[in-house]
Amino acid sequence: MEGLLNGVHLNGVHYTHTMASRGHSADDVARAALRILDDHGLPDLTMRRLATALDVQPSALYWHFPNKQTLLAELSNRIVGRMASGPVSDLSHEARSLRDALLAYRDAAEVVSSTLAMGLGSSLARDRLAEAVTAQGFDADTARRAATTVLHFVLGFVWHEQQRFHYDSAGVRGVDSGIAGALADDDFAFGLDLIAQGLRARGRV
Amino acid sequence: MEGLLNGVHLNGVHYTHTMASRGHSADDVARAALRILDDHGLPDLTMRRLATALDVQPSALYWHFPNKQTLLAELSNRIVGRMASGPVSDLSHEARSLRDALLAYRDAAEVVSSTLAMGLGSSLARDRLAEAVTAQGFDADTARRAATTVLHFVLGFVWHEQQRFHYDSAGVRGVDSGIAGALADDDFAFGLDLIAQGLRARGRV
DNA sequence: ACCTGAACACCGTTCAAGT
DNA sequence: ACCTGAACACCGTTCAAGT
Repeated sequence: MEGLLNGVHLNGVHYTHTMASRGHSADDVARAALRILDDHGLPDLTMRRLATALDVQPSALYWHFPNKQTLLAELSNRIVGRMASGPVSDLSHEARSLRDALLAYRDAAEVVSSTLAMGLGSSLARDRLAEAVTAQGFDADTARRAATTVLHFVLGFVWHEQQRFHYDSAGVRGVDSGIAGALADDDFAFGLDLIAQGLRARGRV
Repeated sequence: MEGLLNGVHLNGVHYTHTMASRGHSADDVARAALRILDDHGLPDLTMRRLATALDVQPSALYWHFPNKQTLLAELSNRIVGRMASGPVSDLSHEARSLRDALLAYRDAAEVVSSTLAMGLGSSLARDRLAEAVTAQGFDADTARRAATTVLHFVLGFVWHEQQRFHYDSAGVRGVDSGIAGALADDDFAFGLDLIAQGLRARGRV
């Protein structure tokens, strides 16, 4: 009765280029998932809803990903992968780059936090942060620990920041979001500076 | 057919003192929930399982708590409430006190992180951390921001730390947990020191 | 005050079978 | 290579009704 009729505009997934509608790849699944995440948030990103968006049965998804956890890890990699991919610059710049990458998708900080806590996903963010510290002349162990500190701060901060979006868009608060965003920028810069300063203080013992 | 037979040793909840078994309070529900959390972890803390442990129907729980989110916020308050309740001491001490409180219950960092991100639960931890900073002679805004930075670091750190317990107890790693714990203590102290030093550096501008 | 019974509207995952 | 169909074993929540 349903489906199969409109091949270029499947439920929820908007194909702008011409492409075959049957025979999805893992990439198609990940992209559709990312779209649901961004448009409707993490609670709405269910395997069943994702299947509907791709016009397949839920069970079909398990050909591409062994489970939801693995799919979320892939999304996490794609989100963090948006950090500037060039040569590593200084710690503050890398931390801001991570924050920007997280802010590009709704609920991204929660996805990345959970994935990271489970020990899944790439270590790109931590690696870049650590390299930035190493470039300042610190040893590998210090770099690893400082990177971890920054990583936890950034993820926690942005998670909290993105959660406020939910309440704001739910109409609970009347604060101008432009002003709220500027305050968040300041608070983020403060926390980051605190850690960076601590590192510098440690350097000149 | 089931239940009602043994009034002093209900499924999962072990009553050491004599007490009526029917007519639960919200406190009973919270305590049973905390026990499931600690014994079986957050994924196993479902409303249905909690109801079974209390020997009631799932719907009965909604007389005590409007929803699961609110129940988790209450658990979060009880977990963080285990922070030393006396006068506020220095920042490092308060941060370690928070970490210890989180380590007292399985998956506690994840529960508290989520609750905090949703804007629920008490602000006891953040308040104590902020007061510790204020006592160092900083203004209220600086204290608020520094407290936020420490809070995110501690929650992220312990969440990650507690997740490793899962894998370790699942038998994935062969590392002596005593040594792993000592390493974690060192890493925690490092991150904390970084932030504390940064604050001191800011003080002597 | 506190709970039951029954339902509603969902989940993630597995697996034989199809093409 | 990729998917269907059907099932399994669950979820959180609501609400009229009972005591």
